Amino acid sequence: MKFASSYEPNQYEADIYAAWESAGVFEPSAPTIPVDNNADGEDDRFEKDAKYYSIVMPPPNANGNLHIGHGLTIALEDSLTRFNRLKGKSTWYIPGADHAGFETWVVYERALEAQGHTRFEFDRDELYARVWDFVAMQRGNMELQLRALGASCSWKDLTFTLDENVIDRVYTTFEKMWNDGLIYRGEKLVNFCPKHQTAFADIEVEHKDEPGTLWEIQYGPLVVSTTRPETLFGDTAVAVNPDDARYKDLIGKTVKLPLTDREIPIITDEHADPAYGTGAVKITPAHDFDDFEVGERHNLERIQVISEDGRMINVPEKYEGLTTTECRKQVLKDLKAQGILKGEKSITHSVAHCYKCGTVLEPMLKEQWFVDVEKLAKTAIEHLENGEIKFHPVNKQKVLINYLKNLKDWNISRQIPWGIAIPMFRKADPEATDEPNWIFDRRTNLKEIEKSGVKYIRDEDTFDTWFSSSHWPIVCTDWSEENPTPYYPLNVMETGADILFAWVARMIMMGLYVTGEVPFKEVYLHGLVLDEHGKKMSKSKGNVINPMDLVAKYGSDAFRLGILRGRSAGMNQAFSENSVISGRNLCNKLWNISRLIQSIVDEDESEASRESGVSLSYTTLNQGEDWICRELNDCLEQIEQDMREYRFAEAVETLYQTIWDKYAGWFLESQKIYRNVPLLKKTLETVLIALHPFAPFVTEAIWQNLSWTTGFIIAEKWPSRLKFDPISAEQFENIRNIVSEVRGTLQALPGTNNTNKYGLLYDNDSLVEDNILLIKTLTKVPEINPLNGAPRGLRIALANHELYLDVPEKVVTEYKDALTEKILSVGRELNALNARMLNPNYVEKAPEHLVKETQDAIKEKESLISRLKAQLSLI
RNA sequence: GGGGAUUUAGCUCAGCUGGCUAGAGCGUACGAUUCACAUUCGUAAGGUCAUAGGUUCAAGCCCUAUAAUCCCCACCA
Repeated sequence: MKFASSYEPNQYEADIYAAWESAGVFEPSAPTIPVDNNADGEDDRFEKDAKYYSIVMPPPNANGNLHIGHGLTIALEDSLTRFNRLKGKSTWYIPGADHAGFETWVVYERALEAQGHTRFEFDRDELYARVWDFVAMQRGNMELQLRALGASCSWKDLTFTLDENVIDRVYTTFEKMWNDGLIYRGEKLVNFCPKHQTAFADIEVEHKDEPGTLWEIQYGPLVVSTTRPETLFGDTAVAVNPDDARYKDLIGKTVKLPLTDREIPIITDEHADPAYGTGAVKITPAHDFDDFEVGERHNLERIQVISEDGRMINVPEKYEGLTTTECRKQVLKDLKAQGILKGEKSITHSVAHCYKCGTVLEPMLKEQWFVDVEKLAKTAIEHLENGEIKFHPVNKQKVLINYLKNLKDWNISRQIPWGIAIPMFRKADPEATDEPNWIFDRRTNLKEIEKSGVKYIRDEDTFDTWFSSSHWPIVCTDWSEENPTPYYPLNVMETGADILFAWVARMIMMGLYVTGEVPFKEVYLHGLVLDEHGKKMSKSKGNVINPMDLVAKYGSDAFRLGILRGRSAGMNQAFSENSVISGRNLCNKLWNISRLIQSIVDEDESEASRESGVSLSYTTLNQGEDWICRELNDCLEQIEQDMREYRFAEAVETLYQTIWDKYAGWFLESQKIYRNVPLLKKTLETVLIALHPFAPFVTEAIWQNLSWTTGFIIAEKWPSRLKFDPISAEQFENIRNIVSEVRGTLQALPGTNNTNKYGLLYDNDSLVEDNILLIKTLTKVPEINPLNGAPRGLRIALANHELYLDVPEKVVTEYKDALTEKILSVGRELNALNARMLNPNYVEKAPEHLVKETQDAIKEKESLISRLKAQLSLI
């Protein structure tokens, strides 16, 4: 016996995945670069869509483990992949691994510190090599976990974000941008983490509202407000609003900066808000973002008074070397002593923090490489407004455009060794020649190079990871100008809604810049997976769910089905183990369905000793068979539509209902009487293939265990529609109604245990007569006979069938109240329908078919009521 | 300050272009049972669709306002 009585995922999953992988079924069937380059131009977009399907994996951190969000990502992407593969497209799901620059660096630096070392003991190249080894040791974990989730990705094409072709492509783009004047070196204020010693892009900064103090300090004739008194040594002006009458006479004069001998000018700037504090604000261009801009407008000097390690510099000796907090105390003390600290009050303001360590970020004046984003963003906006990319959920398109419209220049320099080196070299001796100060060169393995006799020194910074990952669709598909691939643009980009700005926006800008085309045709964004109470998962709350635990406990398919349930694009939604359990149950149900069918097939073959067990031709022989063909066709149609619209939860829901209720509950129950073996085989195949995208392992395990199937289900074709007789199929609905109504009436009868007790009587009803055995089995009534004579027993509440439960008079009498209630309730429905028909506007304006439906419903209710009333009058 | 959402059964969510008596799963209650599956089968209860107006023959869905909850961006001397 190949089918055990329940499905045990652990016995099958690893072997099945290994078998798929070694059979090469994950790789695209058509070449990734068109062989025929001088084609006749017939390879248009339409044909591309019909033939090729490409999707890339947002690369998980090579150094980490998968979390629940990755689980969702894989469930979504792999369902799309498998569905499109079954649909016959050459499907390429490209896996990746992320060097995760800053994340990994933080982990590594911590390990280094634990060993009693610091980063300053090594140069960049040494550190890079050490982290490389560190990551290489961990990398296998993540890939094993992707396999456990069933990701049917083309492993030989796995792209690591530090692969040579990635670096090459990034350098090519950077060179192009440099030549196009889109890259500039600027001294700007950047958010700097004193702990990690690196700058961040705006998007990496976490703002938190915190209590703070606003101090008022006397600056000569006026009083300024500040939350950071220690920066006063860097002040180079005091600003007031040009419309502020209070300070009109002071404009253009100077004041003496407290605790120093320096005179600073009083200037006017819109930045000063007359309503805030005293209306006068000290300007520290080197340590505040707003002040920096004021400084630019007024050409003010930038005096750096805080060093990169968070200590005071360029200040009077007394304060030199203090930390910012120590310095603040001292400054306040000294101001107070001089009597020029005029006030202090508590406020709430937002403070920038390092998203990794929580340290308060210091705005720091630094020379960094910037991307001038204006043109890139403008082009992206044009293509977005053109509707070239379809978003799920749709509103994210607007959100993204809005973001791009306000985008500021992008700082791409990071002061960490773990990343792609920036390919720029600085002239060793700036005075030496007329050569430019900075040159582009790919030889970043060298610390210094020589070009036309001039020595250049390597910039020690690395790229922001988003700069390289913005090339992801390009590098994964191996696109190049000489060899454009039919897999670019991608059919879809699936990723988390939280990185819409950081990643999706940048991929679009970069894709357009490098290839001239948008990098993908559709974007599907998933939301956060919250815990069962709708709270965000976090280590500190202890509510983190590890997807691998669930896979081990319930199986990969159960996890995938469970996480897709009740989920829609872009929404943060709760997740609980219950949905995984019900996924596990579905797998087991399907397993047992297959077990039953296999046993019928075995029996049939030994009895009839047919020429061959394989038979693709089938004929429907009764209403139930026609009906299941119709329902399966509808199910296929529904899934196709849902997958086109990225409605995964609905597709899964449809499959649950079709498999559990329709296929097992009605069709298989009816097959216990009729047994159409070719049809059983055909319909089971259909069900298995339809579920395969969502539950790949159990469907393959069954496929391998069935006696008549061959090959892998993963490589099958999506089922074509089944043939059936629609009239016969519709008749089965009548049978279902009869069965349901009989069951319901039996339950409602007084007393318990009413099944198997009373027979059923029918009058002049060929549908019932032809299906006596079936109705008997499904309702569990002991016998079904013709009425033969005057009606007796209890009438079943159906308009079109004359059916009685053969119960004694006493039971009928006891049922009287229930019957009366039934008549009343049908009466209420009838009244509502009649009211609708009495409204002339309805009859006149509503579509004809609706009016007709209402009329038919009225007739049916009327007939039902009169029959029930007749019954009541007999009691 | 700007933007984006959410609000439907005890819980988690569907409900598409307005159109049958607003659905599903879980949970709850009651019942069943050798013979594919207790990871099972059957039946039922449970909803003022956040609130108030409006449009329409018809509103959970469209419009206006309000409330609550959440997220993002910017600013906060």
